[in-house]
Amino acid sequence: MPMEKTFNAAEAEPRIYAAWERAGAFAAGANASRDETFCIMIPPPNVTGSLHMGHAFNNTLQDILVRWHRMRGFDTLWQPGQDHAGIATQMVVERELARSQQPGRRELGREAFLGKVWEWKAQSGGRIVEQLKRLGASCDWSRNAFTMSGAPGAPEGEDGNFHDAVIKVFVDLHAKGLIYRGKRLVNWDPHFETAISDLEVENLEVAGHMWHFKYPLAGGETYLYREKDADGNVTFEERRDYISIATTRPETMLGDGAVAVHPSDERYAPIVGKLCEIPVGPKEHRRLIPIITDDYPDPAFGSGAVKITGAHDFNDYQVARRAGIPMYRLMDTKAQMRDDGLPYAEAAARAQEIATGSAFTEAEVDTLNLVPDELRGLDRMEARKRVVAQITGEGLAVTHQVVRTDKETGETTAETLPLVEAKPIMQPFGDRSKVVIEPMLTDQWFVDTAKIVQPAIDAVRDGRTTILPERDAKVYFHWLENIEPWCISRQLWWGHQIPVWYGLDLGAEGFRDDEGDGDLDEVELGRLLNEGGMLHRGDVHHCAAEFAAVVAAFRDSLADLPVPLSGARIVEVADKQAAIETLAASLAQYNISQDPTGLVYPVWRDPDVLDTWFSSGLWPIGTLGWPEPTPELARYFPTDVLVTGFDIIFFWVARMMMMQLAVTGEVPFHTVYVHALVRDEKGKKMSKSLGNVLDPLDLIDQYGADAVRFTLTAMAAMGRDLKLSEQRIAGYRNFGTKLWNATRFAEMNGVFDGGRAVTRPAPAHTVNRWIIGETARTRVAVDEALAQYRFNDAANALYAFVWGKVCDWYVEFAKPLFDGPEAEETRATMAWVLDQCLILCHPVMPFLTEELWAVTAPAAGRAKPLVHTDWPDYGPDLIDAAADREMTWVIGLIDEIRSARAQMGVPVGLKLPMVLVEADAAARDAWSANAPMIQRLARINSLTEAPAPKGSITIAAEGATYALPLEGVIDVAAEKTRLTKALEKLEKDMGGLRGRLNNPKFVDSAPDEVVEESREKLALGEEEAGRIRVALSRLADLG
RNA sequence: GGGCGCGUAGCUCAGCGGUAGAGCACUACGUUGACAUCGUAGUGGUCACAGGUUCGAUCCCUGUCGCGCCCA
Repeated sequence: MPMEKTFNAAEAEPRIYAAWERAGAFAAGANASRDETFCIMIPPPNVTGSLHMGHAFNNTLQDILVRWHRMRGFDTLWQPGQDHAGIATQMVVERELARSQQPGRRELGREAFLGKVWEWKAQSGGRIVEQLKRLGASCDWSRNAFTMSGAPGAPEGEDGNFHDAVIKVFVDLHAKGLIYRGKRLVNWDPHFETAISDLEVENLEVAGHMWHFKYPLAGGETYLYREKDADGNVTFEERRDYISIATTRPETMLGDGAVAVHPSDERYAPIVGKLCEIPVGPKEHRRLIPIITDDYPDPAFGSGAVKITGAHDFNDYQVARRAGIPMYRLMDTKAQMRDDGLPYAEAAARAQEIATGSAFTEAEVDTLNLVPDELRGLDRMEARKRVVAQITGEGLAVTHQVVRTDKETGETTAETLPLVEAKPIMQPFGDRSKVVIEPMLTDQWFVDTAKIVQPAIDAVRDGRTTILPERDAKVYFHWLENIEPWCISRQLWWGHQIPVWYGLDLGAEGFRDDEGDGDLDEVELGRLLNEGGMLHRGDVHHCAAEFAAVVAAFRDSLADLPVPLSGARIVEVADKQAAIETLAASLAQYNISQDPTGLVYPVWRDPDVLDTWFSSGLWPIGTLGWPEPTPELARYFPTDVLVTGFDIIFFWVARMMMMQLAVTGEVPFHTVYVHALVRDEKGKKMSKSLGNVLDPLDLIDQYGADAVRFTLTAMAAMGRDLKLSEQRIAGYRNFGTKLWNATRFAEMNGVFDGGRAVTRPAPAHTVNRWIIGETARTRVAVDEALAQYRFNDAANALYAFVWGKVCDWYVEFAKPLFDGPEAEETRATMAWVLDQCLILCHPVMPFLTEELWAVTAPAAGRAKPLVHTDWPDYGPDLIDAAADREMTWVIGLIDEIRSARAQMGVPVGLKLPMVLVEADAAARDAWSANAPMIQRLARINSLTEAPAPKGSITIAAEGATYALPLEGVIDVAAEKTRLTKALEKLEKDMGGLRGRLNNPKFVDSAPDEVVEESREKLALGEEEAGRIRVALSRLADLG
């Protein structure tokens, strides 16, 4: 049965993929024939994710490397999996619950909600896996990993080691002092009410305002404010009783701890060290804050003076830390103005004491709510309006003159208005929640990255890990060398709960053992329950993989306490509130019964979970079974290549480097190939809001997975963004069809008949010898390209070979050969060449090639499916230089004749006789060996040796001149033009060559081979020019 | 403002010391033993600009001008 005219991708792809899976073709170690391993860890897509172009690109490249190595016999593992995507998943499930009118997260409670998440995961979490299969990804799906596997509450089928790995690393790093808890400024998402990472923050330019306010100097003081130009001449001078501050966030003024100016700023030198007043809040409780110096303020920007609000701005935070300025938190977890704590008057009074030198602790400062009573509980935007109105009303806004012209009367009036500049400001938004992110001072867990970063830097510096392209290594270094502590806690439920338990701090300041007798009396008990340390969470905590393991640690920390508390039984309760109640009840009971055995010391677990990146940072070892010493871990770790997008070099790559080195002492992979972004055809980033997203699955439906893969591969120039257009994909779909039809031609001509085993033949005919050499060249080019991760070079080499050599020439040459004595060897050669095309193209176009592999199978069948077929290792030894030279000549001659015919307007179908005017021996041999092919392709019906007839056009080849008699047909003028043009081009080239060769400096200093090459080119050019001149003079006779 | 890139044929891009290539598009012709998702031939480039290094620069260096991305 003859083959179809085209490959039916939609029908064949699922069938072929299923066959691969059935055969276990992608299993770790499948087709291994040597000891070396090759392992790639998939960058785990979000479990909520669906395949987008970036995934398609990323996974195509991985699949090429994996298939290539597997065919070469490496013990290959492509490890797939998904990460649990804390926020995204929680968001998706909450949305689902809302849509199906089920109780929400808080109503369900933690455990029940997590049950829902697992349910969702079971139903929808496999989507991206199915999509990757459509792309043809040859992952070992039997090993599919998940960063939440093995977590408490995970249903059957979700068992695994990942939870243990994550917890173990946390516990170990904590024990080494590399993880700590602290109050730091973090990105806070007020919608999800959790800390988020920088990666989850998008900075967008939005329309904003810059207000200018006057902070009056304390006690009515004044100073001479003076501006100077570059030469030191005074350009402006006035006596001021205030310092001018610009801000885009007036509501945060309530939490100001200082005003800072640059130490070099002479304008404010007179008032540095003095106090100024925050011009907002009840008049009688206005706070005074110091004017300090710091390098952060830019004297050229605004007034040069900056308000310092350490709890609400990252820059201010650094300044406040340097200067020991208190950081007053103004907002709650929903980013509304705080509504807790002491009344404003009391809080402000205490803050004032601090500003004037009273000692303070971080914890105390955090309890002080400096939001005026009437602003408490307001949305921050509403608070902003009121603050601005208040300051303006009081005349403390900086003003400027605005002149208005009445349109009707033409009268002008000058008005003094507050100075509010409308200007674009960069504002952070949560990439999931889309709400404005608030820098927030909260208690969080941090990895002390500064202590584990060095090995990660060293490993790339000394080449144990290579980052490609090279410039991305710079990004890596830059980020690691300026690394910030890594906030790893998230106020979410979906994730690995932090393995830390807290106890009430019974030894905290505020508790006194009055008698010093080590025994508790009632008064002391009472104090414990009130203002004492119990209200300070976090001072006592212990970390271990499970509750049982922290009990001993708590027992030790209770040992110092008075009897009988020191012997209290340690029990786990839900949270701090429960702990306080439990302890109180226990103490009250003790008070009555005096039975110390009933005393309990309640502890509760940290409710927070770990950042998803903390888990995915352990991806390389976690997926291989660590901390268990599995055979896979021993075999495949360290892994080989990580293929990933440039946007997560530091977030993920750097963290994997740091964590794997910290845990195992080894780099996780020896090469990181960083690819660029897939954009739309206009170069715009694909985004849902722009509507320019190309869905890879749509494209696969339309053009087939192979076309999509080939396109992405051909465009994968290292470090350069891809501008993807559908037209391009269609073009590569056509390429697949071309290969398909070349095979179809072969099939129709009996190439695959007769149960011929496909081995490399040793043909006699030049054409067959030549194409074998071309095949070898291509194999070398493809291997070299892939070894250097030059995917586009590999794709282009394949394209040029299959289309440009095999289809354009070899198949055409074969047609006449099938009628001659070389028919059999030509069939054998073509069978082999097409086989090689399939093998070499398979990593890029797996489906179509596998299909053709089956279609062309000899009667005895194939030894293995293409996916497991051995990759060839032949090389330049197969290149027959003589055949090469001869075929170059033949192709050149055919080109010449066709070109001349076309330009002379000779009808395509018309066969012409040709005259051999002169030829050397090589040219004669080349002709006679290939005459039927030349005649066929150039539409020549005979060759006779004779002087060039009148009215003929001249064909100049290397070593020979031919003529096509076209008397009556030929347009003398056109032929003259054609030849003159050719001659001019030649002359131009030769002019350059002569100029060079006549320059003694060139001959002296250029490499010998370059000089030699120039001479040869010149000689050849002169020969050809000679022939053309002869032809031209003949034409002149005629004309 | 800092960093990293990029300006090569109409478009998308390779090349990166020896006088420019591909694919697509375009034009003309064309159903020749597979392929119209095709074939044949062709048009099209002071390699952004200005200096410098060199026997020689699209390629290396410096500067200018445009554009993009990342970080502030």
